[in-house]
Amino acid sequence: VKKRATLADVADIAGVTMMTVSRAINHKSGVSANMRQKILDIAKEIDYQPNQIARGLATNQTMTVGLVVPDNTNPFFAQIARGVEDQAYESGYNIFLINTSEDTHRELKALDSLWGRGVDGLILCSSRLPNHQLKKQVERFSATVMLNRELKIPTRNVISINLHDVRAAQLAVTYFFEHKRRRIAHISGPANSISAQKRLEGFKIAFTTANIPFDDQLVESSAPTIESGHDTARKLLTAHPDVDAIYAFNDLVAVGVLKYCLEIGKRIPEDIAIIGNDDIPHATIIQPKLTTLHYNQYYIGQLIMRTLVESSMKAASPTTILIEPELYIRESA
Amino acid sequence: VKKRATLADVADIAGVTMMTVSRAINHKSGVSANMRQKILDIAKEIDYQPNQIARGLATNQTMTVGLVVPDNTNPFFAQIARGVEDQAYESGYNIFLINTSEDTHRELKALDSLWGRGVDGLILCSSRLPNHQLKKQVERFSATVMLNRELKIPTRNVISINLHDVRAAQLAVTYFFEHKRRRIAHISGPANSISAQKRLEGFKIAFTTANIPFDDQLVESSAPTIESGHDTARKLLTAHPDVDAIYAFNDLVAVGVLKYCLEIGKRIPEDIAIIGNDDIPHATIIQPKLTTLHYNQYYIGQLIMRTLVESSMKAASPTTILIEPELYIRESA
DNA sequence: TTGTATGCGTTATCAA
DNA sequence: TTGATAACGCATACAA
Repeated sequence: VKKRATLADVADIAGVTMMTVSRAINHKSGVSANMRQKILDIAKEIDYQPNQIARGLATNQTMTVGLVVPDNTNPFFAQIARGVEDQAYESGYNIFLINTSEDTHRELKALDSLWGRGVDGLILCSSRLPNHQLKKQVERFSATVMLNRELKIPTRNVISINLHDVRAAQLAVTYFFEHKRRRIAHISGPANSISAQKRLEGFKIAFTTANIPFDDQLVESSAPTIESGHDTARKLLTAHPDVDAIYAFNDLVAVGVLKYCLEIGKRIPEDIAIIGNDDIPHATIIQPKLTTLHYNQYYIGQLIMRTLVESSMKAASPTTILIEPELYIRESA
Repeated sequence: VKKRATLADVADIAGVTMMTVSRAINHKSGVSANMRQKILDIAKEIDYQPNQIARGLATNQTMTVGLVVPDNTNPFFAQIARGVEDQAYESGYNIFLINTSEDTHRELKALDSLWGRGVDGLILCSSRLPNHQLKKQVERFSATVMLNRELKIPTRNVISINLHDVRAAQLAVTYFFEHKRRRIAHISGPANSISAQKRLEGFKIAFTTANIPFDDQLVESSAPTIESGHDTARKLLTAHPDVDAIYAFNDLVAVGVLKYCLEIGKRIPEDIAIIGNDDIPHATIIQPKLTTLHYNQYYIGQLIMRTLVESSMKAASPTTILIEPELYIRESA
């Protein structure tokens, strides 16, 4: 149970004051080359590691960022998290990971605790908070990047990175139209998810654009999981057996849908076509392989983190970044 | 850009000293009920949140733990992480997530930074560090739980939670024997992975136990990914086309193997049987569904975190916890 | 190039 | 029940 070495310990041994050691450790100027080397040697010798807590208190900089996601188990967010963490590692940051389970109460608690910990930045994915609360929460942080969510009015130090959800849905539906699908359904996401709302919006727009009547009976809502997708597909297809195409909120839901269709003996895509969203690894594992809207989540994760650190350096940053989806046509549609 | 409220601010308004406020905030005794309520009201009023950095410096307790995994994108670790985080949330802790990519250098850096941040506990999954380094690293932390790794000599404040890897391999191979498989191969994991070593050991033991000659030509090593599993299967089956059963290091590898077998027209399980390890969601998504050794990773994650917080309270804790696998027979074997 | 004094926000300890 | 003082480990600002 040995105590950790401090600046003072190193200073004592080196026969100088803490300040000289501090300068040497932090590679600041004002220390002779000899002295610096001597100090560094001693530091290594006695296994000195700067106490980041103390440093954080003194500088008001913690070199930490908070990463808040609905569920790190969802491959989409797992990839995002990995990209964020890798980039954070490159930049010398550590990340706090917090799950919200899409629960606003838990999200609030998450933001409070991150705020209390003095993180230098916040990464908030798919926030479920109502606008006024969100704005208030987010303004406290010195920098934040939101994924799939934006504030009505541009706010200091917050940048939004959004998947182009409206376009995604349009691409899917248009593809269905082109392939003569007549009864096109949508299994949407949670009602309080902005992405879900946008995709539903794009879904409707596609009908309007093509001048085809839209039947809102063919829209059902599902939780973003395989199980829920499966159950919702049953509900939908029981009520409307003539549906011949489904655009699912995401690939998890799509996998559930696909499984259910297979169970009831539908041929895919002959009897029913399915398009998912996100292109998670599941999409290429399942048979038939899922046609889906593709994003490079890992890259997006890196982008998020890079944007966050750069936002504190540059004065003016873009307030919104839009990421275009790409339709990956595989076997399910 | 408003500054955050401090204890002093609350104290000023309340007309008392910081200590009284501190006691009230921390629900400690020694404050009159009236005063306490008044202080709490003021705190809420001016949106006071304790500065955990300062608190950490003063108490030497940060209410944080470090979670180090090879890859949070691997569904196995994603589930573990989720269990850990959920339990941490319950207990009031926040977690630092760090990936190592199975790189010892990066693992070392991860442990250093966590140590510098003064985490109250460390969760180290599948460490790749050699024994002497590992021991040295881990001894610095006030408490650590390791997953799938143990120290030769029991060490103060470190608890190991291990999957029973030897048994897992034995169960797989025994199942193959019972089903008249004759040419049983093993696609092992990374050489420096303890789990990989244990599973290989169990693989061999199963042959010895059954009194059947073991052919080490039928063991190949693979990285723990789908792609690598796929490539390694090609290598193995090209050299040994007569293999009729494969036990894979984990489900990711097994999925790769399965895909390759399908590509070259093998029927599963008629021509070749495949057993994986871990039972990640992929196992039930792929066709045919994977027969595999099952663990409840989410539960294990919770167990890890619970064990960690309890270890600091109880004087004596078990030094090792062993978790039994269960063979889930599905369609691939 | 090196040193001194001071403060970051909180809690521990001892005194009133 | 409340308060004064010191301490946690480091960095900033200024002085030598």
